[in-house]
Amino acid sequence: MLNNSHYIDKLRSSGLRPTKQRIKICEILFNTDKTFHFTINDLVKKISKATNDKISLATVYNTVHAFKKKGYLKEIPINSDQSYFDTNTSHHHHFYDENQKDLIDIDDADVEPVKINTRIPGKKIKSVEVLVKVEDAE
Amino acid sequence: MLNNSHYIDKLRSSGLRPTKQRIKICEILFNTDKTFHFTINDLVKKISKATNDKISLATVYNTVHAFKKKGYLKEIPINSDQSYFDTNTSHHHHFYDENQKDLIDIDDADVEPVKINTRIPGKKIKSVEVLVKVEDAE
DNA sequence: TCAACAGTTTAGAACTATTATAATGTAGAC
DNA sequence: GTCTACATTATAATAGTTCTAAACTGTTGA
Repeated sequence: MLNNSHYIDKLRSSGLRPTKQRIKICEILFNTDKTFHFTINDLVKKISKATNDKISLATVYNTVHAFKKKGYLKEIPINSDQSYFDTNTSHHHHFYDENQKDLIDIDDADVEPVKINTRIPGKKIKSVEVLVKVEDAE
Repeated sequence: MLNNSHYIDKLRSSGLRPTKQRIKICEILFNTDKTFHFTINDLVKKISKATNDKISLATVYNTVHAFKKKGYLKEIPINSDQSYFDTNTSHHHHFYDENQKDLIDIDDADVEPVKINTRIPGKKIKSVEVLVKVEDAE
């Protein structure tokens, strides 16, 4: 409960009303030193473990989208039947383990900066994302 | 019709029966010097333009998945409500125009090789994909 | 040649992730 | 406290994809 005032400030300062659902979701997503990846379904499970007051699915979607829009979450581009989100919003890339269906951060220091020697007229680069697919070595 | 024997051989040699549906889809996907990106929906539209014999949606899905499995198509990792495929299976990367919702090839020569200085024990790298998101410059 | 079989196609149902709807609830300003 | 705009909610709707089971067809080998 102590840390909640931090989330309340954070929400309010980004123009989001600090509702109890949003604060609870903040606690689950950000009250940890380790960042992690999740799907909406993962988050719903975490919520039901963490609290007795259930949060409706629509609110979970709304909140995740709002947080993504504010830059508190990143969506990871990957071929999947569901969306993956990342609480690590710093610049970094990912391994995707196709056997385990698991996403693993690549520390940005472990990737040489990606140089793109071409541009599209009238467009600016918004992000550069590297996805390294790995599989079991035989 | 002349080129069909080529597709028939290609299909047969990869263990796929050369049915008329698969041959027709080969013609649409590969009978062009330019490679392109498409969604299942795009492909269905191309098919109905190209032929009077309609191919059922399930067959289109089955065929695209079979071709992907055989390496004749690549799926492009991107956050989208639908899957994007690429007839260009050579190593290359993509721009994604978030305003136009459009994928554009980046010639592999225009990207410095991506160096990943870390590995996951027991795993080998299968692919390295770079997605450069761009948006309108203001 | 043609029977038999395994692989393929098909229409439509089922499934799943996500978004929309519209009524109810609530935070914050006055 | 009251009011209003924003949030939450249950549920319906939507859309992409996969499943099902019956009909069809390419291939093999007698």
